[in-house]
Amino acid sequence: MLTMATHPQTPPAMTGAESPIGSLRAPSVPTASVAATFSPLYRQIKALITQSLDQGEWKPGELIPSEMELALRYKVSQGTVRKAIDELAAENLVVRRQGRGTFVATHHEPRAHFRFLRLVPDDGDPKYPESRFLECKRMRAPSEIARLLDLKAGDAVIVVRRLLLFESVATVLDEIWLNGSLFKGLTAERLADYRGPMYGLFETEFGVRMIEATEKLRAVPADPTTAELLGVPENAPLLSVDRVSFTYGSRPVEVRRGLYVTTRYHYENELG
Amino acid sequence: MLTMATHPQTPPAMTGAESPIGSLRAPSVPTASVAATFSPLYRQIKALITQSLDQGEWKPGELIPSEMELALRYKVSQGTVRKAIDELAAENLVVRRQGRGTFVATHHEPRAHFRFLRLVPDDGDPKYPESRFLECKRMRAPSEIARLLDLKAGDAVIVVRRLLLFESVATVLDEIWLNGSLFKGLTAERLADYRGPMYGLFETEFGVRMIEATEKLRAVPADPTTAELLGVPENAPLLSVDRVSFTYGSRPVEVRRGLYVTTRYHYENELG
DNA sequence: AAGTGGTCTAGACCACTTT
DNA sequence: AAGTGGTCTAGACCACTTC
Repeated sequence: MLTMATHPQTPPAMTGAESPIGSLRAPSVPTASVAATFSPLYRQIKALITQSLDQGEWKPGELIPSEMELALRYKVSQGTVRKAIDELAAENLVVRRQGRGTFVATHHEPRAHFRFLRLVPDDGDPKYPESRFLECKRMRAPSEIARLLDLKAGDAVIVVRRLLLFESVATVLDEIWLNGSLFKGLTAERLADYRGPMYGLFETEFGVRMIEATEKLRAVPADPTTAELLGVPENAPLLSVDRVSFTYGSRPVEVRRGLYVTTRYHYENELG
Repeated sequence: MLTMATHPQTPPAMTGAESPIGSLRAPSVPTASVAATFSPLYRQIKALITQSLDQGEWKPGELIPSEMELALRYKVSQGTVRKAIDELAAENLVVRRQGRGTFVATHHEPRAHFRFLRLVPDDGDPKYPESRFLECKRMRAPSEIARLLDLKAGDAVIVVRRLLLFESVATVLDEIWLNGSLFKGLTAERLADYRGPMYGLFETEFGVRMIEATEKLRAVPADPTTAELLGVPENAPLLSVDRVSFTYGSRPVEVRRGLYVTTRYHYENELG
């Protein structure tokens, strides 16, 4: 139920419009329960739009309804919808284009490619790397992975191992753990056949869109196997990047450990 | 001069207010020069407020004028000032507090401490480290440092070397290069005597406020001297963090090379 | 009670894209 | 010409803090 940015029991007392009503169901407990979950109207609208994005009512790359249409749908003013979409755009869930409309963000646009890959050459322009897949197998989740993916130890997961080659040079070794129930039918062949970024495949083929991630960075020595694959001496310093990726609603869906060779490339970060 | 979000020659044709006028001086070239520098009114207001922040009209931690006062001062509506301040708040230049007003952001508030120090323990809550200063000397800028600081090779710079101790354990070795003309009179003693974060000192004692920074991260082997200072074996992997910090107007004022021990701590980063 | 930022609405017009 | 998002204004009321 939608509630105004006013004490819930108070009559709206608006300037001229009708009271905004979502699914008007009389709550069994009239006062306290509503007050506890209060948030401004534009955030409630934002939550409703996010829910539609999550449920796939509008797919990545597609146009969502115009601000006026959404205002009519939710029975609020255009300005309120506008503020909701402003926040969604700031969080990169949607992209606004003047004169055209608002689109669901997608990992297929080049613009998004380097949001989740911060490794850039020390000199020269960023180039998107080539993937070489080493392995893709089903497994039962070890307890640590299960904890991070919000699963139970022993639940089905998929493990992918791959090399990233920048300008034909092996530079990153990734080990990727995916929630098995969300990525049924993922095989090394499908990965290898796909053109473009992995997150684009996840979004198009499995309906799982990566929204945000947290990374923990460390410097670690290369173990013998890794050193061999990356063509560096044993114990050479590597940048270790431990990532947990989330889809809508901050639900974790991927755990990833990357080992980066940073002699001619570096991880770039902006502090604001 | 302030211009509306309309073609500059066109009369404003506003709904009821007076035409917004800044310093109303007839431009010598009436048309073309204005059209080239066009930006929406709220961005012009934002630039004017930023200019006042830069010039110290309101100092870090202080209250800036209310939205209504600024609206009167710039002869625009409160909504336009509001949008300008919204962006300044999003960029962490100011902090809004309902019922109190809008404050100039400061490195003295604990909230800001970890925006520029991403090293956190693998387990347990972040604790602010203790500094031990090893050196603070005046020098002529090497060409590489001069380039990054927008100086000429040979211009005056100040070099600071220090250790950061987390829970009494030496964990970070920093080498810091500062624009010499901005930090006259900085000594190791003043640094050692100061309570709180270094950027707080810079802001209070030298009127230089750090706004944003870019960092380049790599894994590197510890050289003998560094290994000794950080208590790690020679060639142990260290996280190297090369930072350039900027004040208002994206003017670079600090270059910093940090070497982090990441065995019990890690560098944390959010991707969005 | 007064003042501040926060929310919500309404309406006008502009800039841009597509039809 | 029509439709979209972008800007700007005005006014009302709410939430919060201080006097």
